[in-house]
Amino acid sequence: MPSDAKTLERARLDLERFVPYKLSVLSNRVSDAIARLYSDRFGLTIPEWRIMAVLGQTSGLSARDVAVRTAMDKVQVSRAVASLVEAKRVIREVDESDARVSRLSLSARGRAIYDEIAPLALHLEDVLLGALTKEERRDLDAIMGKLAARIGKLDVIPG
Amino acid sequence: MPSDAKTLERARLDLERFVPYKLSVLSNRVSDAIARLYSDRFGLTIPEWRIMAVLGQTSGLSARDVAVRTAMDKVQVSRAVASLVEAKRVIREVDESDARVSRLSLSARGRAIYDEIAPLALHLEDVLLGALTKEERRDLDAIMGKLAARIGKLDVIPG
DNA sequence: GCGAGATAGTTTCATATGTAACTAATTTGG
DNA sequence: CCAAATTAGTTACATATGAAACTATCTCGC
Repeated sequence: MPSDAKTLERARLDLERFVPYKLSVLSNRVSDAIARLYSDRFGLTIPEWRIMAVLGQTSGLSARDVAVRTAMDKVQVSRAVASLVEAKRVIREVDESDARVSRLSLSARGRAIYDEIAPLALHLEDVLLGALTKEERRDLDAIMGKLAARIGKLDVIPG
Repeated sequence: MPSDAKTLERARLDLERFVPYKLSVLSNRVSDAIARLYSDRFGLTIPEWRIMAVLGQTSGLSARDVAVRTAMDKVQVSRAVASLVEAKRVIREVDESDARVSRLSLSARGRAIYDEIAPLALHLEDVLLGALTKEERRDLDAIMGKLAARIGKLDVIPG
């Protein structure tokens, strides 16, 4: 096998240095760490927690609103909402002026859970960002913004 | 509802500004964009492609080696390898000195697919990073390294 | 050299997920 | 008004996933 010559010619894909891969591994590890805050104690899944997070911030959203804000698809939202309603953590009411739409909000029980988890999540974020200088935190924000904008354009015109 | 007073007291978790959430959304979008390069044309899943990527770089790895390098668990590797072997894209041979271990490598067919996808993946990475200045690219690398190190420590001692 | 434990990898089972088809309600154009 | 198209949300189906149990092989200590 004349592997040296071929290696020189061929584009080299080193997974350990491939940004999309590193991003994915990092993101999964962070998500897992956050999930540990609420899955053990409250049996919440990631979609469930995300829904509670947006409802904790804004009451009366429709499922569609929630889907947009959490970047989840409507099926995922429908299922997670069903389970949250079942657990009496979320209240679902039919919209007065449009019977297709449901208005979602945290129940008192849901609010109590939210109030317990939100500070923990924010604290974990602090600990994580504590690894960075103030400047790096600003950079990270700017960089993520730029990457999100770029990937957004790619999504529209695949190729 | 005395929402103003309560909001001031309560820690504010705004999903749109929560770094773990933004990281997750960005990472998923990037992964989806990459996946489009190989799922349509070759019917590869993400785990399958990751395995081909490490085998394209290093032949003769065991399933365990692959699992470590791709940050996947052994079940996922076992299944994806089975499907790759079935499709004759990967060759599995029993290790000579330890019959528990299988030695994995790309077949000629697998190599051809790898040689087609790898440049596309690298190109997509280039396009993505093209949104950043050279300095920002260095920053991103440093920042991801620091965050990975920090989250690694949290994983060991959860709490 | 043999029994206890460790390791590589697979299988099983229960659950999660995505796509597409579906129902119900609303809007729109004639 | 009312048929056709649109929209909100759910359900069904097929596939993906993760945890735990399992098989086969190997290593270590005696």
